[in-house]
Amino acid sequence: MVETAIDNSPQPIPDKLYFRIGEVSRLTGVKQYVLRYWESEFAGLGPKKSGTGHRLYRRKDVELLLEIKHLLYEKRFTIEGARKWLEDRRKAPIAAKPAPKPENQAELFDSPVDGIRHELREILKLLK
DNA sequence: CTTCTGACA
DNA sequence: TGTCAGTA
Repeated sequence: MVETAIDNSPQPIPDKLYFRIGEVSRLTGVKQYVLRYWESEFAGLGPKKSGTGHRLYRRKDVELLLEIKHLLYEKRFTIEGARKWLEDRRKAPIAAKPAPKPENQAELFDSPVDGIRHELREILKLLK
């Protein structure tokens, strides 16, 4: 069984200046349409566009993508939760102890996966 | 051939 | 989140 899908193994980021979405997808193991979707959810993800509108990702973009992927898939954060986490981390770069802000706690550990929400919406529509 | 947007599931 | 069309 030759799995041709997409391997999620940590790939070394090539020493190039720009990457196309297809390459970024293979490098990060994240589907192309998901990469485009995340752009609409995370400020800070704004790949330059070539003259013909093609996305041009830089190393930083790929690294941020890997981080978001980890927060969403490994830690099972919500888009909102991941956003907060990244925001708070921006303010406190390598702070010793990111004093837990009680206000964010709820969102940080807000768990429902967005994909599940979508499925629930579909099911509810079928039940109407 | 690859990526892009928009529409729809 | 996943797929498709028509395109640049």
